Amino acid sequence: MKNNSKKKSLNPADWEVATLEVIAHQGVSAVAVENIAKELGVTKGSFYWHFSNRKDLIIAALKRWQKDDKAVIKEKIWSIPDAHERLKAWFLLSAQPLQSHLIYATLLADRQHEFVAKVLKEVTFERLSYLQQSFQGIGYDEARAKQQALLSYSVYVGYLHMAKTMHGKFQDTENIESYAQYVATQLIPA
Amino acid sequence: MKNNSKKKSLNPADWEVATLEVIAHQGVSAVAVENIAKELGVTKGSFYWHFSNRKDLIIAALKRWQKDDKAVIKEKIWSIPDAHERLKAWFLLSAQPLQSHLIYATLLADRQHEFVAKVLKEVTFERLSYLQQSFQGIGYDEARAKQQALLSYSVYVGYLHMAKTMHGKFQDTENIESYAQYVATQLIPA
DNA sequence: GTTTGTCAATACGCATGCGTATGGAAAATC
DNA sequence: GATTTTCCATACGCATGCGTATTGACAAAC
Repeated sequence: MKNNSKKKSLNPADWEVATLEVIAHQGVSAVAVENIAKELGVTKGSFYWHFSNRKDLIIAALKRWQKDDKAVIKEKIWSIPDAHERLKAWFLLSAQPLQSHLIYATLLADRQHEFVAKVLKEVTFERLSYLQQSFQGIGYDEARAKQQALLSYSVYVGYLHMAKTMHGKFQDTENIESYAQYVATQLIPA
Repeated sequence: MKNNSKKKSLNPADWEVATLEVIAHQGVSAVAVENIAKELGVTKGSFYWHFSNRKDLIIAALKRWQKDDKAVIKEKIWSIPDAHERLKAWFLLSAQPLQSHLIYATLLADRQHEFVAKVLKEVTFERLSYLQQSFQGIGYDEARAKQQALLSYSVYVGYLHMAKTMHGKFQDTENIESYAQYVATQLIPA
C-alpha cells in the first residue's frame, strides 16, 4: 500500500511498472493481481477495469521493459562511435545494478511461459546481434565475432546469476567494478 | 503413467528420481505430487507414506542430485592429474547435454525457495573452489585464479541459459562442440 | 491361519488465486 | 444539475493443489 501521494486514479502504466518491480525481485510466477493491487492501494476491481486478465498485464509489462531497455542501449551504448570503446562500455554497463538486469535474470527463470520465452528470444537475439556487430567493428571476421559475442553474452548472463546466488560474498562494490574491468580485458583485445 | 515393468512397490528413491526429471525440465515450482504420482502409476496416497510433504521430497531429490553430481566430478574431472588438461576437460563436460546441467539451470530459476538457494550456494561454492584450485595449478596467483574461476563459471552458467533460450539456433551438435573448444582456448592459456 | 506391517486408493477439507457480477462514488460532459 | 464515464469495492464462483483420514490389499512374520 505505497502512498504515491498525488495521483487520483491509476492508469495501465502504473500497473505495468508495479508489475515489473515484482518480476524483478520475485519473478513472473509471483505476479498476483491482488498483491499488486494492494501495493497500489486499490483492489482487484480496479485491475480488471484496466486489463482483461493477468497474462495481458504481464505481456504489457514486458513490452514496456523491452522498449525501455532498448532506449537505454541506444542512448548509452550506440552513441559511442568507436567499436572498441563501445564494447568496453557495454561490459561496464552490464555490471551495474539496474532493474533491467534483474528482470532479464528472472525472465530466464520463468521461460516456461511461452510469452516470456518470446520476449526473451527477441531481446537476446538483438543483443547478440549488436555485440557481434561491435566485434566485427574491431576487426573480427563474422564467424569469430559471432562466437565472441555469444561468449561475451554468456558471461553477462552468467554473471547475473552468480551475483544473485553468491549474494554478499564477492559483492563489495569495488570488487564488482574491478571484476568487470578484468572481464573486459579478457574478452576484448587490447 | 510410465510402466516401469517389474517393480512391485515404490521406494523414496523412485520418487526422488522422478522429481529430478520434473525439476530438470519444468523447474521446482512444477513439482506437484499428484502429477509425479501419476507418472509413477500410483496416487497421492502412496506419496504420503514415503514422504511427509512436498518440501521434503524436493529437498531429498536435490540432495540426491548434489551427491550424484559430486561423484561425477570426482570421477571425470579430479581423476585428471594435470591441471591444464583438467580445466579443458571441465569445459568440455560443461557443454555436454547432461540432466545435471538442466537441473542446475532450473535451480537458478527457482532460487526464491530458501532450500533451493541453500543447495545452489553450496554447489556453486564448491565448483568455484575447484576451478580456482585448477587455475592456481597452472600458475595463476590466488586473486587472479579467483577471478578467472568466476569468469569461467559465469560462462558455464550463461551458456546453459543461452542454450535453452536459443533452442535450436546454434544448436547443431558440432557447433556446440566447436564453441566449447573456442571457449576453452579463450579462457585457458596455451 | 492369524496377525502385523507395508504400500496404495479414495474421499474430503482447506487455502490460494483467477476471473466475474454487481453496485457505488466521483468526475467529466452535456 | 442531471447524466454518463471513469474508476474502484465487495462478494461470489471456480479450479488447482496440498495435506489428512480412512479403508483396503497383499505379503511377511509368527
